[in-house]
Amino acid sequence: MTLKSRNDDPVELTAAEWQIIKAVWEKEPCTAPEIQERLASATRWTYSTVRTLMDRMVAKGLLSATKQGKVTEFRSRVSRQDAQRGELSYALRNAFDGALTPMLQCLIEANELSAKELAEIEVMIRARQGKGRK
Amino acid sequence: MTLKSRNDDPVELTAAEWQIIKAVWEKEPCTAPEIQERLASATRWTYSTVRTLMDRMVAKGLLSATKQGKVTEFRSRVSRQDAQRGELSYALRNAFDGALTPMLQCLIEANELSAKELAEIEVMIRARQGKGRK
DNA sequence: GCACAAACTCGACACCTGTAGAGAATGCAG
DNA sequence: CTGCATTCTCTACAGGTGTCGAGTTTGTGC
Repeated sequence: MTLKSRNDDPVELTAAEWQIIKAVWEKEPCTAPEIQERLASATRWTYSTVRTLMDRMVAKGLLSATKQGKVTEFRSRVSRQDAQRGELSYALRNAFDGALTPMLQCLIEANELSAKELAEIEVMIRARQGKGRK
Repeated sequence: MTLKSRNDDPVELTAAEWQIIKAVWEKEPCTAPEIQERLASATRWTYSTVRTLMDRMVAKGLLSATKQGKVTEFRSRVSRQDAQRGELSYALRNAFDGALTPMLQCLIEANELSAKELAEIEVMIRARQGKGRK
């Protein structure tokens, strides 16, 4: 009966949660010590900190945990795509009132895009256009 | 001597702050009662709530306040552009590790873009390409 | 000068987030 | 078994955020 299964509204993560979940995606069935180890140099977080963060993420349905004897195994419950989309949707909703074009515009204009990147984007657009008159 | 002048790191706003600042941009030199009135139907926030939010935003350097006799006049201290960029930069940094192309890709693929919008975007790209070989 | 409505100030509270230490539990090497 | 090293659990705390209500101040019209 899907009790707190986080399949609802867009995923929204804090910067700390992003750190954690990215590490989890990398090693997928993984333990807290592994994650803290993985993030140690980048964050200086102690085991306690990492574990607390992870436990809270489990409570939110972002991760799942299964006790395997001595250690607890964690897995992600949201895909990278969903998380990325959630992030973009937050920006879209709040900063651009849902208007995609202005957002794209801001993105394209505010950044250095190499000729190569611009070309890549054009390809995406074209591919997209291809699905017009089904 | 720029004491707390918020000209530093990217602007990051919470959803509530977005509501407020958007209303402020709309009426610019404006008072708290005006803003609460403006947001009343959309948020149900009382004067107190709005005022607290605004005062905290002043403390953060997001707004400025000047007492004009009985009322306090507020102004924004960050432009819509800066705020939008801050939002995008947050997503870019956390969700896409700074890689713009994947972000654009996600954006284009995850949304319904009309032929017209796609065309508009193409135009932006082309315009951008125009600044290549200076 | 005074009563009022409008605007303001303060303080409060609950929940979320970042961070972590202290001590308990547990599996394994000997 | 026993001692260790590893991992876990619990509790805590400061600072941020969303939300106010209760009084207090202050122009203003009479």
